[in-house]
Amino acid sequence: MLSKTCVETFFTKQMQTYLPHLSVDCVVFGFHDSDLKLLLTKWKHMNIWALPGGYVGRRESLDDAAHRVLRHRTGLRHVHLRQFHTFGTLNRREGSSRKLWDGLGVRAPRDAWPLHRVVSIGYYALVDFSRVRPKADYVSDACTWYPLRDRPMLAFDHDAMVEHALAALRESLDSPTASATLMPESFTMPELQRLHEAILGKPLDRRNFQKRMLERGVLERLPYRRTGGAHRAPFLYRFHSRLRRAGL
Amino acid sequence: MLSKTCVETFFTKQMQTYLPHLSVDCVVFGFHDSDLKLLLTKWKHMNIWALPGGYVGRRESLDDAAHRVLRHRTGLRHVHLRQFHTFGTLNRREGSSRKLWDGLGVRAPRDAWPLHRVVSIGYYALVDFSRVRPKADYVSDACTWYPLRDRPMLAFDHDAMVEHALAALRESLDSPTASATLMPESFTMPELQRLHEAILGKPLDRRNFQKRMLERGVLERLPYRRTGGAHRAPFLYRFHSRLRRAGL
DNA sequence: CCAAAAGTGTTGCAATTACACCCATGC
DNA sequence: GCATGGGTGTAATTGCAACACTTTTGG
Repeated sequence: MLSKTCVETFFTKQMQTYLPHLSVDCVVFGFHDSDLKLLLTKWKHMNIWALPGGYVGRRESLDDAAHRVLRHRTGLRHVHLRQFHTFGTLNRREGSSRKLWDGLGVRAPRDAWPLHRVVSIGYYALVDFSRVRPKADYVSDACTWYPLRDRPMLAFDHDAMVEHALAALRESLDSPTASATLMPESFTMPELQRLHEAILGKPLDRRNFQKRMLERGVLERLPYRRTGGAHRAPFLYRFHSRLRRAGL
Repeated sequence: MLSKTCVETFFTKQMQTYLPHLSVDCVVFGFHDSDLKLLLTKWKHMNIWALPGGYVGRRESLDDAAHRVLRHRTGLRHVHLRQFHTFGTLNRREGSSRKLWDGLGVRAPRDAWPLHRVVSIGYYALVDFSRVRPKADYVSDACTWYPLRDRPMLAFDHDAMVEHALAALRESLDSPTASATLMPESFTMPELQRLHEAILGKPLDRRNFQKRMLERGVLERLPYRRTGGAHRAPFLYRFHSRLRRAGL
């Protein structure tokens, strides 16, 4: 645990170096075990979960702020990030942010902006699950993956953010980029199908799915098969290199 | 023209009553003479045009701020408004906002936030052209309609905002709401078609268009025709009452 | 009576959906 | 050998795009 003074210094520094009343929150999607996953953080000393987020530097663009948050939480540099909505109702934090600082033992000034109204720009991120090394930070105990459909309740309006992000992700699914950034380097066709099914929330026809994916001309069939599983070994595929912008 | 002190008071008040570094900008679409129109404001004493915009009150939601801006510029209360993107790069104002205040004869403090970085939430508005009574304000000489395709260059990144808003409008065109809010109470089918053509930027087939519109089941054919024009008089239609949320 | 716009219905294509057969693998 | 999943092709449907003729009106 950090010392009181350390946390209070952190708080004060925050108010100077960031744009007031503004934050970014990231809905980080991953795919693992045939299942969409969300990266969530837990408030230190409390049983409250929230989306990874952060404030916006005074000399930092919104996109850069979101990238910085993602880099700190996942270790990845070039993440596929997309702004989807800005949340700016009056009651969206409903005083619960006070609890976060109380939990840390910080007596923040009454008029400090992080305790009052904050407008948050929502981003969703698509990452290769297997490359992510989740990291907690000053204000969080834990940073871990949860299944989208079986996650804890989230703080503030973060559940609404997730729904909004998921809707935006569905829209973008016709572009190969979304799949390319969520899947590992190589994968089988049924695995790719399960990703699409998880995002759309409905089953798809195996044959029609494969046909459409191949017609897009962005997949390359590798001369290997995924062996070891029960039943017939499926082919491995990968996206053409220009789509595989590695998230280092 | 306002006196110097009056404008300076306005400036100072602004910094207190609004959330710093934040604004809303509105892309206001209207439809008239078979043509999409934009509502633009001109900076006082300068030949610079911009989107209607404003700052966000400390106790005001983003949506409310956009509604307030629209109410002041158009006189309309219940406008169809939709957030489409938030613009937050570092260079989006490029010092030009200084010129606005210089033009008004205001010597604003160097560290005043309206002279520096501002993050802007973009909204688009769909209004019934015939109901709008454009009004200028403290910082603008003029507030008038311009044809979308033949408009002056806009300040800041406002041209990019217009393109973004137009893309969002195109997306929403399959819902009858967009058409219902842009058209007057009653209209002919060819008029409605010209609206769709203006938004999509391409000609549509008369017969297929009419078929699709009627299949949606939201139009009501009135027992009148538009007379007076040359050629055969077209029928008048209106949207069913639940879609005609009057913008008073 | 002619030009130009409006009202209506049919036909054909293309994209999507539904569906059936064979193959490989583990138990 | 049988249950389960994977690989491939074809038939049916449906939604959309293309298109022709008649009617009305002003000049």
